Amino acid sequence: MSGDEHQPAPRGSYAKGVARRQEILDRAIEVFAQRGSDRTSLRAIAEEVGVTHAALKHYFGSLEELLVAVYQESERRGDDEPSADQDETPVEALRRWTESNREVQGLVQLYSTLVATALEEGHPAAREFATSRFARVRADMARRVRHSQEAGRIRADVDPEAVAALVIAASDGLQTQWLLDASAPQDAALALLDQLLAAPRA
Amino acid sequence: MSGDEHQPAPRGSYAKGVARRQEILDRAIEVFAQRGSDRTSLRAIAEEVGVTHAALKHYFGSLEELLVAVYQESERRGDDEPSADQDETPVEALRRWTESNREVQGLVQLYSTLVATALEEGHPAAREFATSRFARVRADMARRVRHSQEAGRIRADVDPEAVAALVIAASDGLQTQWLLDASAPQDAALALLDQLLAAPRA
DNA sequence: GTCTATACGTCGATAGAC
DNA sequence: GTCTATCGACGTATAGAC
Repeated sequence: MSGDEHQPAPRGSYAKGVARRQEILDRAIEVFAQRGSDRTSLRAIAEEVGVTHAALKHYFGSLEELLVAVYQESERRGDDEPSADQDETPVEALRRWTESNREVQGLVQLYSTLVATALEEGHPAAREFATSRFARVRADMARRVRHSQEAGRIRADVDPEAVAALVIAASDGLQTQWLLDASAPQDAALALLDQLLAAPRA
Repeated sequence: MSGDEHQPAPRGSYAKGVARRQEILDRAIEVFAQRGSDRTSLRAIAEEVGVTHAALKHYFGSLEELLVAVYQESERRGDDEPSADQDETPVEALRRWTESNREVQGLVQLYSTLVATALEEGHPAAREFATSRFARVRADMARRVRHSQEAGRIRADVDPEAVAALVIAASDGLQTQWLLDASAPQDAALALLDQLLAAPRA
C-alpha cells in the first residue's frame, strides 16, 4: 500500500491537525448522509463544513480522496457493513446490511459513484479503494461461508470463493435495482439466494 | 414520458439532420468503445468527432443525454445484450453477454457511470434510462425463466421475478468485480448460480 | 434547421501571502 | 495551516450567420 502520499503526514504530534481533519470528516459525513452524492463539489462541501475549499484540499489531497475518506470512515463507524456475528447465514448478514442502507441512502449513492469511478482510468484513489474493498469483503464472506458449511447450514458442494463473489454481486446489484425502483423484489431475491444455498434437508 | 423535450424534433423529413445525428452517434460510439468513460467531456467528444461542442448540444440537448444515446445505440446494434435464443438457460445467456462485454470495456464503464448517475437526484435522463432498462431486462429475463421452467431446465419452486432480479443483479455485480480484479471468480460464480437454479434430476 | 462564436458561472487544482 | 487569487477546463446558454 506504500502509505499515504499526499497527507500533512501526521508523524510526530500534529494532534491539532489530525483532530481538525477528523472534525472536517465528521461534518462531511453528516452532509453526505443527508443529501446524496449530488452537490458534491469540493467547494460546496467546504462551504457546508465551514472552511474554504483550499483547506479541504490541504487535508485530503483531492476531491476523490475526500470522498473515499468519507465512505471509509462511515463504514468504519458501523453505519454500514455486516456485523461480525458468525451465527447468521451469509445472506442474512447481507440482508441486515441492505436494510440499514435504506436509511443512509446518500452513502449508498456515494458507494456507487466511487465504484463507477474506479472502473475508469486515471482515478487511482477510487480504484485502490474499490479493489481492496472487494478483496476484503470477498475474503470475509468466503470465511463466513465456510463457517456456515461446517455448521451444516450451507450445502457443502459449492466453492466458498464463488459463493462469496456471487452473494456480494447479488447484494450490490439488488441494492441498485431497489434504489431505482422500490418495487424490485430485493427481499424475495435475497431470500431465494438463501434458499438455493441452504443445505438440503437430510 | 411526455416525449422528448429538447430535440430538433425530427418530425417530417429532416433527413439531413437525422443522418447527421446518426453520423455523430456512430463516431461517438467508436470513441467510447476504444477509450473508456474517461475523457468524456462534451468538448473532448466534439473534438474527436470533428464538430464543435455546441453542435453536440444542438443534437443531443445535454452531455447526459448524449451518453444515454451512445449506450442505447450501441446496445441496439447488438454490441451488447443477450440474443433472443430461447433455448439457452438464462444464466448461459448472461454469460455470453459478459463475455462479449470484455471486448468493449469502454461501454461497460459507460453503463456503470450511467447507473451510478441515475441514483443521484437531478439527473432525469440517466434515471429514466436506468429505470426503464432494468424494468425491460427484468421482464425479459422473467419470461426466459418461465420458459426454462416449463422446459424443465430450471426448478419449478422458485419465483421467476425473483430469479430475474437475482440473476441480473449477480451479472452486473460480477462484471464490476471482474473489471476491478480479473482474478475474481466471475465464471465460477455464474456457473454456480446456474447449478443452483437447475432443476433437480428426477 | 444547422451550426459557429462567444460568453457565463462553476469546477478542481495550484501558488503564494500571512 | 489556512487564506485569497488565479488558472484552464468544464457544461450550459444564447445570438446570429448561413
